[in-house]
Amino acid sequence: MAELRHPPGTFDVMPAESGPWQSVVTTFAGVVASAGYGLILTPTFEDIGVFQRIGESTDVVRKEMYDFLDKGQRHVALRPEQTASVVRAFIQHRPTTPWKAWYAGSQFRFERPQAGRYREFHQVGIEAFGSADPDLDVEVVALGWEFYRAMGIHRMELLVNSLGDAACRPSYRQLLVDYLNSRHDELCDEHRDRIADNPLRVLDCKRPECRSVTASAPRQVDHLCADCAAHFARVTEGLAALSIPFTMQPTLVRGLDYYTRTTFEYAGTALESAQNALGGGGRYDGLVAAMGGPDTPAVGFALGVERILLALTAEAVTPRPVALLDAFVVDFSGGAAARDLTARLRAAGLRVDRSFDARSPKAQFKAADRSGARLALIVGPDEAAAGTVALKDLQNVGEQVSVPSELVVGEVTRRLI
RNA sequence: GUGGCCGUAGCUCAGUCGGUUAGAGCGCCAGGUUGUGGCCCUGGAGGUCGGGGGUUCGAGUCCCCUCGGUCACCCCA
Repeated sequence: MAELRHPPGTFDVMPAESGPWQSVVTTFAGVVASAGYGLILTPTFEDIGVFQRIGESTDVVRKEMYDFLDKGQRHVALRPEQTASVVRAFIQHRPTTPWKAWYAGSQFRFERPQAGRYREFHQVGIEAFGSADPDLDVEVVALGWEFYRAMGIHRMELLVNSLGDAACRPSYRQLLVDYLNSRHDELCDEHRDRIADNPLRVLDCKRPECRSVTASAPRQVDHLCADCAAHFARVTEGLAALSIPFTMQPTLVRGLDYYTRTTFEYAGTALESAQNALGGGGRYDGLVAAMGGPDTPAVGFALGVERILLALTAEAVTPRPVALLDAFVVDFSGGAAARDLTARLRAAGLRVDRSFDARSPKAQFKAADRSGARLALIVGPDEAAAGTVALKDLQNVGEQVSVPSELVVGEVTRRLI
């Protein structure tokens, strides 16, 4: 049992299963590149202060932070999400706005793992800084929508809400606090004592007790100031104009305290509710300033890679596996000929593998077959003497032809078309 | 943090009432075929039965502890 294994809540993606992972990232990169987003890489860990700005009353900060003291006694944390890191980078480097960035990478939250939820998980996302234009909210939401469509996910609904801003949130918040206090005894244990702490969070509690209370709670959308109302109207108008269906969800507050105005979530309808959040995001006009930067509006989203893969499975959308190899070289003369031929073919841009250890012909052909290569290229004493390479089609029956050695690259290329 | 379920070969699993040398299928390797894959046949390698302790003449099987996995609750990705 002293066997080494990955830590709890983490996993390996072996080459045989990594195809869908690759397609998530390449598809996402293509979609966001079409709108001018550039790739950003930030550290996997940051000073814990970076993430504490997410909000002291959020679960992410209160109980899910994967933090520790390093050898220099610095209190650091593995990033639980990437928006805070991107904001920190924005403030540190002060790029000119509008500024658009996308990312892909690991996130960490220290909690008990279960289906679709891990201690190390993966997200792709975008962040756009420097504009409060509601059309930018629409662009961001639309890019996520387009990405899911490109992945082949259709059983999904888009939930949207507006949380207001500094002008209208406080008065609404008080309204909500008063309401919740009036029905204090009916709430679930966890939220009964947190009304003053973070009343909005009560809205997305899934427990029946809280649900029956929040069903008739005052809604932020009914108490928006004129600016927020106009902003939200323009967002919904834009989504309609782009033919993106959405559902108004007045209780959608999401787990992070920094959101203002627009919030949204892509919910997979083919998945269990415990892990149906495929992705989500919103506007966070106050976060940059709160973290010490210039007053800068921003909006973005993060999409969960594991959830995307779950949804693909649930919808039975299996991305077609791609062949890893064009050709497999079989050598009956010891290996030197295979060494030289694979090098030539690879230099010509072909994907080629071979056997090692001078294995038997049967074993080499078996390996060629398992590799999925389209062609087997055979070199041995006979071919060496004649200056040729035998070329065999592994996917159709039988056919084997002899090609002059110097013409092999051209012949292989021709046959792959 | 709390709770349910599960740990036997690389994988999926069987293993009766506690009984002698722990099995199957798939996969892997080799041979059948001195230079030809898939199908077939034959053979082989591969196990601390998660770990420790206990009961017993005897434990994969029963008991205790422990480690790991998995699922759920809250919340999220």
